[in-house]
Amino acid sequence: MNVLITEDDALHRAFLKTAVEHALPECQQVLEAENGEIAVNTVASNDVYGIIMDLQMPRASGVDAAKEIWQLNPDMRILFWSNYADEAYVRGVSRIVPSGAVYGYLLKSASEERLELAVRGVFLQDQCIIDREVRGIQQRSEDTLEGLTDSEFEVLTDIALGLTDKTIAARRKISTRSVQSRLKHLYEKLCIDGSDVDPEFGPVFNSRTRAVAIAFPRGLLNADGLAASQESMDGWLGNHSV
Amino acid sequence: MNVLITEDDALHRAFLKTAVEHALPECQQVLEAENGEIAVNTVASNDVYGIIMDLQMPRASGVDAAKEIWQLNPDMRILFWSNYADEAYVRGVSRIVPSGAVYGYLLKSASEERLELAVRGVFLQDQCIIDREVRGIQQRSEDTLEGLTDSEFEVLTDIALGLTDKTIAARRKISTRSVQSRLKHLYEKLCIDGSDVDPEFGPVFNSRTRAVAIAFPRGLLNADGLAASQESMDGWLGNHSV
DNA sequence: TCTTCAACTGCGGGTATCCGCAATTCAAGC
DNA sequence: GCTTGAATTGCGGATACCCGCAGTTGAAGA
Repeated sequence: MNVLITEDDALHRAFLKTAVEHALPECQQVLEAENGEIAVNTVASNDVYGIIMDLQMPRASGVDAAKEIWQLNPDMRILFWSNYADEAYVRGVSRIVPSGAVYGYLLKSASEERLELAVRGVFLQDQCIIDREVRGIQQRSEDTLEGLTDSEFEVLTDIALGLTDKTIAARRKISTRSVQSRLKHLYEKLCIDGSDVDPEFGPVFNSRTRAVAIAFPRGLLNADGLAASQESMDGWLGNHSV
Repeated sequence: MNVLITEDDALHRAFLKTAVEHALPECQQVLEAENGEIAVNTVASNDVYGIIMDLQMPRASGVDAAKEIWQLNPDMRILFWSNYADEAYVRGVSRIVPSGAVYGYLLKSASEERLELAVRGVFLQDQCIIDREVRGIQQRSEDTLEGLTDSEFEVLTDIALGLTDKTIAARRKISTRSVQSRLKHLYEKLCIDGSDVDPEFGPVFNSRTRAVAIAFPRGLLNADGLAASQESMDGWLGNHSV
């Protein structure tokens, strides 16, 4: 039984290693990878039983790596280990989990005891262990009233990339008016109703950029997610113009 | 000689503590603070000789804390210790360093040897020790051609907060046309010249949001900086409407 | 002192965005 | 089958944004 630790920070890597060795005496070998790319290669060329995966990493992020690994082996046990419970991460993970897969999502602020419990639960007993806080985000994002629809989330990332209405319409294969309609709903859910008005200068906020400004601190968007969207958009642009 | 370590991550805090104890046998006591607020209080009520300060922290960020501390005691030696060399951080730090103050800026990826050298250099020999990579960013941001003017940087944060042209004009006490003029220069430096045109759908990008989309991965903007700008804007909004 | 250059400003117009109103579609639920 | 509700789309207009041109200011340097 070999465990792979994927984490760029050397300190955290060492901490995870001792924690795994302590919690899993059954584990024969602890493999290490310092980014997603190396992790994928390691899994391909070794007998890996389970993975602890950091989500914030330079180069291939944790979500990308997990996606690739699960495509090759949908039964792989993966315990995500993240600094933040950003909705962008939670959505990213939820979207790539194969049905029936065993995984966990723990925050780095969790105690060593909770970590070792999660390691045993996910790796030995096939439990899905989701941090309380993460679970909250997950549920909220599934709520129709408070959370964003997938459509709204989509259009949010599109404007955050700087696309025009027309381009979004072409990319998502809907009309320009529908894009604006989705935007309107997005603005409502983010409480951008134009009521922030200065008596002297009129509306204070530009809805479009304000939406991005609100989405960021709320964790709806983050740098990693945007980089991923940017890539998929570059792909679309290339295919499209040819 | 007491040293204060300000860092939210417990692992890194412990690592810094042993490093300081090893590099500075002269140090009598190592104080610890897990956020900027506590750091300011600690400095106020203890005899602190020098500080190692993380820049990414919840609540009061490292820049805010350093600013407050330097206002009370401009001679305090501060060694900044950061995950990233984002231009937003570098600018933030450069803006608050009192003239003649002794400080350092090291990345977390630096080796333990470099860290201990920096600790001795800054605390014992009053040297300013700036990481090579950070220094590069610093110089580039001072370059008139490649880097952004303070005006351009200002207007960039304003649109990232979602303000309209009129509101920016009012806040910065210039005309609406000047805001647009600054924006035009900003767009040029970020290479947003409207040349990204789809033959079928016209311009691909909305300059305003595209600028923010480009500024983020480049590190010109980041979440911490935006939160700070947001606060100062809230202040302005309050003062203004009264 | 004169020159030079960058920033600020006004004017005008072309385009994009925002939004209310209303018709259509389509799937879910009684 | 009927109703309900959400999503999509068109139309039209009010605003906001982007930008070229040109005149002014102000400060640094010959």
